[in-house]
Amino acid sequence: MPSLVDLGAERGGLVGLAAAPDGTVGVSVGDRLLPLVDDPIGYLARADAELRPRWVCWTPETAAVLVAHGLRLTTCWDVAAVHRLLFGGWRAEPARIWASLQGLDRRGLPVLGQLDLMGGDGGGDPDAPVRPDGHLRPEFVSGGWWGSPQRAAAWARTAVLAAEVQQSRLAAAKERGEVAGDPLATARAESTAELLCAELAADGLPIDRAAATALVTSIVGPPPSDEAAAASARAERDADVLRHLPPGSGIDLRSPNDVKAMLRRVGIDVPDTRAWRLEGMRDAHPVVDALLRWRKAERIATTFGHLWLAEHVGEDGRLRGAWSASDGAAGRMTAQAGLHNLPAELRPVVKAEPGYVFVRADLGQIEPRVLAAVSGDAALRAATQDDDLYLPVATRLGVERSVAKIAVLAAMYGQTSGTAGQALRGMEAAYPVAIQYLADAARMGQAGISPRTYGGRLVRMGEVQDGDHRGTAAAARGRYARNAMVQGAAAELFKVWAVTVRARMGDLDGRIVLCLHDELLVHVRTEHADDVVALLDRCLHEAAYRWHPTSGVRFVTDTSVVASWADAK
DNA sequence: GATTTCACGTA
DNA sequence: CGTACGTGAAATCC
Repeated sequence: MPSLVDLGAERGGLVGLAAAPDGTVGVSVGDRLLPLVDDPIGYLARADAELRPRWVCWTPETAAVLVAHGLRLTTCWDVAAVHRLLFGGWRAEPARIWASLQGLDRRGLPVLGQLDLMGGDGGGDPDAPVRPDGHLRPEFVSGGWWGSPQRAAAWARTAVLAAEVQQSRLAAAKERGEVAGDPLATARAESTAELLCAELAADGLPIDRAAATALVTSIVGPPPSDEAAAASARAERDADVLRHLPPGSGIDLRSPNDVKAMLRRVGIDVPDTRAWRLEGMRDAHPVVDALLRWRKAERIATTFGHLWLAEHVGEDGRLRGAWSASDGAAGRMTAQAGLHNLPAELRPVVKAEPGYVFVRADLGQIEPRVLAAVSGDAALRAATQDDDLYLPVATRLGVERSVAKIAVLAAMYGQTSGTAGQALRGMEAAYPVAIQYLADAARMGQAGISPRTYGGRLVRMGEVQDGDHRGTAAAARGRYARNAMVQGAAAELFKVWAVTVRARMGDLDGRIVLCLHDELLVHVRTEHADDVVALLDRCLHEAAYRWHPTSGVRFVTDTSVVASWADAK
């Protein structure tokens, strides 16, 4: 079989790649198609090590397939991930991507099984991924290339064609001045973050299964043997609340309406029964305290209980869920199976395996530091030189640190109520460039114009829901845009950090097992812990430079080596 | 049966 | 002090 170099591939150059769960693999270099029939995984592994091309894939599915076969590629260009960057939003199916890149009418989007005038499939060569009308052939979109390495290679070729259009679109956005940063660099980092996501999903988060079962049992009882046992355990928990009420009141604690009516009967009138609203009313009636305790246990029982453990924690003690490198809004990573909203009380059961530790690092005060970078505010940049950014801000504003913190956050998030107004005016005087940056974003949002983050992600203003009764839809869009410019840029920097750590891990053999917006958790053999601590810091500096070479902003990490996730901080 | 609302955990 | 996400159960819509 010819090597990629024989086909004309260059180091770091685009090489198309399609890999199906059934093992079908095809690659493409320029117009050359290469079906891989004999040990395709071995071929890809050698090519990745020797040439390190930028593998171009339609979707993260490709990476998932390869990881399942034990292959972890170095870098990629994920067409779906870049599509989200370019166009915003979440939907990124190949047919839709292709249509938007080729300027095709979306109403003509191919649908599998749809008949048309050409007699079923749009006509033309059924082995070609592109129909005569320019749209992708629906059979290819839905996996029609599986089983045929030849068709896989042709499919890979279309991914490269899409990637090339994406590159010119990103470059054009930069030239038009729509993007302050380097959108091509963002696209590469966002793509490689998808590789990391595939690995996170495969590796899972180490859990002490026995400790987890014991903890859940202490809160909701042992795993029920049948539905009757589950019902009686539920009734037992309910009884702790109901005993504070007249017998036979027939309250369903799981029904907010019932609970609201019940509270009114004991003299507590509330618009809703949310915990923060009831928090201060624990003394009003003993049922309030009982209800709030019940809610906490109920959360464990329903969402993080025995069922959850059985469903998401494997025999090997790994908690696994699907990961996405970007949500549909500002572009933060998302995770399922509760990985991103694990209650703090469950963190003690997140434990490193014997002979291993966690190196846990989070970015300190990431959002104001990112604001300093993307806005270019010299005074705020100066404040980032301090370990605690809020101290110099407090000095400059002439207020307490706590007030300074509220003022900074209020400015970034578009506070509409509260008492930070005075300090906010101080912010305008002290950090005019940063405040102007935020005001510009808010104004665009209010006007319904979609802004781009520093790295180039389009933040779509179409689908912002009306922020309840606190203001108009325009005000809600303003807050959304203001927040997304900071949150989104922070997500971009975070992902550059994460993929840099992944790339530089080398022989230390550590694995990133959790990404939590500003926090990385690395599982590594104990003897390499100190090296990983140093690596995380080194990679942050490298990432900050790659992300924004001239910002002059100082970023800081809080890093610790721990046996359990709960031991950190 | 599908969608929306409420509630609550994380950042 | 705002935004976003995932989740489960009830309420509501069709």
